[in-house]
Amino acid sequence: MSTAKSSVLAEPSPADVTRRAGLLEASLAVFARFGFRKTSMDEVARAAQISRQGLYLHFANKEELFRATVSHACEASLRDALRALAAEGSLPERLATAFDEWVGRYVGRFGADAADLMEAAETLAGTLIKDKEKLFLDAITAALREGGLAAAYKPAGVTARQLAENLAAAAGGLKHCSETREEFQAGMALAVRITCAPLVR
Amino acid sequence: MSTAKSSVLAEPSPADVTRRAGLLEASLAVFARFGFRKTSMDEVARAAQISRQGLYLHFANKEELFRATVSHACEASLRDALRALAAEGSLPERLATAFDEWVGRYVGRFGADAADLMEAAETLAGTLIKDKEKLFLDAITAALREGGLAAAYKPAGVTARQLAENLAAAAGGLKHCSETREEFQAGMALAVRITCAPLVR
DNA sequence: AGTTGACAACATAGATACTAATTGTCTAGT
DNA sequence: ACTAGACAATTAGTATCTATGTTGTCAACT
Repeated sequence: MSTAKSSVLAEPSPADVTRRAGLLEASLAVFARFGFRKTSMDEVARAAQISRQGLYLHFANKEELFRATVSHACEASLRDALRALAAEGSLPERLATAFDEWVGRYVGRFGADAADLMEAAETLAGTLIKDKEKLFLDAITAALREGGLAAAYKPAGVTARQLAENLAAAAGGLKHCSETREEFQAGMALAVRITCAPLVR
Repeated sequence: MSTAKSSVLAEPSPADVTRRAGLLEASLAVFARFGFRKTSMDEVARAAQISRQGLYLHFANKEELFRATVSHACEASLRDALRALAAEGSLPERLATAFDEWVGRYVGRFGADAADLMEAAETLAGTLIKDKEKLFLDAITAALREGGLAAAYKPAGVTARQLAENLAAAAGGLKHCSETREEFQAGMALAVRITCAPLVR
């Protein structure tokens, strides 16, 4: 199946990677519904169709499982967002899709008990999230610059980085007030269209 | 001093109005620090330098006091925001000030126990807030239209109302992530500058 | 229009004790 | 690589009681 003993030196097999990814996606679904505190290892194990002891074979404890879950979700979001930015299509389309992959995908997925997730994520994976966030903003900034937005906003004295930060602020606002992902997408499409308006002459 | 019996028909004297405003501002400060549940009538009375029974002479119960407090705060915010929009100065300046009066003034004023304020405001003064919010957005929309933004964004297919909603989304995001009012003001100034960029040729 | 003091009804906070659930770690087995 | 069953240690939930705080309403007084 895979390597006999998964040492730090040995590369994990592709099968192990997808296995782990499946576990972490099931884990994410449970954490999103019940939050950190009210999520039990048993719940996660059942969601992943695995035994509780099997879960402990992959993750030493609940905190490590949570860290890995957040890390995996962030990496997936970032990967898909970067992919969207590098894909075919107009700049507004690519930007809107990138933000949707980055934050929109989580809109409406959190239960009422999940209020402690932000705090837990901050204390257990704070720098990790901030790092990814920086990479995301860097990519958005680069896309805006390459799309000619930096040049278009030069007369107004606004940099590509500032445009990216403003889009992030709008995304943050929409995330909080949107009930559904579609609502978020609509608001984000508008924000992007407004930002890219100087390109339309 | 004032009218002997404050009936519904009799106009309240100016002195009564400022008195009441003072009470409501003191009340707002207490509610903002401790939230709805953990705020006692005694605290509010002491903050307003009045006896607890004197407070009951003005407001029948805690819920009515809260409703009046929220209402007064909303009206003050809206009044100052509209005043800012009608004042002298460039459109970006007026917009930034309007949003600062509308939401920026509350940034950093809420304590840790004040998490239940939003829920209480929603259930006890929901429509009231939404009404004011609509009036605010209408005014922003009008200012944008009169400032020539609707015309500038016509080629991009964006209306003045959509520009206003996008600014509101950015304000919502900044409100959540800003630690200080100055941070909010800086972010909002940027959002306004970006929105008004098409005016700079 | 306001204060003071007092009041019953109710809600909240703390302490305690008990039960149930959860964690993290075994061993043995497939 | 994983499951099953069992385990002590810790933690979370529940029930009950008590003390204290709070609400809303008095009457009497200025």
